[in-house]
Amino acid sequence: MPELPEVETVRNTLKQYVINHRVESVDSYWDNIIVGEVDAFRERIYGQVIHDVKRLGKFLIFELDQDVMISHLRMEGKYFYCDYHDPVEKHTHVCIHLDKGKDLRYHDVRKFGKLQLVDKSNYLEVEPLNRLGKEPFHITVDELYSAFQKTSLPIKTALLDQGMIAGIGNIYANEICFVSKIDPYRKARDLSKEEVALIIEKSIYILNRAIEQGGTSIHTFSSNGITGLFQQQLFVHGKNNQPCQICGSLILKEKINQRGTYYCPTCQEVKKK
DNA sequence: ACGTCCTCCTGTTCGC
DNA sequence: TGCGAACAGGAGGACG
Repeated sequence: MPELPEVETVRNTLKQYVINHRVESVDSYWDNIIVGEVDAFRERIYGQVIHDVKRLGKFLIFELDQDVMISHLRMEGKYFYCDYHDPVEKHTHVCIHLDKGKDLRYHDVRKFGKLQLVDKSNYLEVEPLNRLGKEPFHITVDELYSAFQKTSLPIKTALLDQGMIAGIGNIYANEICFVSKIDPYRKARDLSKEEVALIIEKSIYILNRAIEQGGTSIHTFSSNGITGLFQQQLFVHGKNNQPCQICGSLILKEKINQRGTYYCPTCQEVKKK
């Protein structure tokens, strides 16, 4: 499940391979990946050169000549950089054929990912990127506090809202609540400014640490694809019925707004069941 | 305008 | 053991 740190790792790795390649053609094997008409996508991207790979929240942004190709990996999206003649794997849905006999391939078991072209001149001002809030690195306490004031959602759920704060997915939302010692059920609007400041601080800390780890654990590219790291050093996510590393209480798993939520009832002072 | 539920998908895990 | 149901999850869309 790529979140901001994983996408950043993918971006850094991908950059080393695809920059300065020209797109020669595109094959699509599952058309719902590409937003809009596949033929239009194919014609529009033809001949454009990849100049840079950027990231905003969990979106990858391939900077081309006239357009940007915006890519969201959702749950299981991966990129392969390989030779044109390499066999196409089962879950590879889009092959972007580059010059020099190379391919950039999009692979996604669940087929949830999206790929779309947007005019480069104003891509931040139109969908999908104009929906995004600021990332934890840039948002101010006042901005997040005031966004939280406008919702009745639990803090755990609010952290997942990309319009309020961008880049946090379910895994890190759980970790951030734990490390901040905040009850995931508490309404976001009930947090004090000090608590919001703590949330931001811990978010930055956790995301940066994950990015660092990703940067050192991504040596197996090219044939295996860029998958992003798989989380090490998690405190609560996926740890239900295991003892909390801080206090020894058993980590619980419950659903909050349909999402699996893991927490330590003691550290996070969760009273009601 | 906001919250809730559904949809998109397939591989894995769970329950009978 | 086998097989269907439930689950996992990001985000957009429908609906109230």
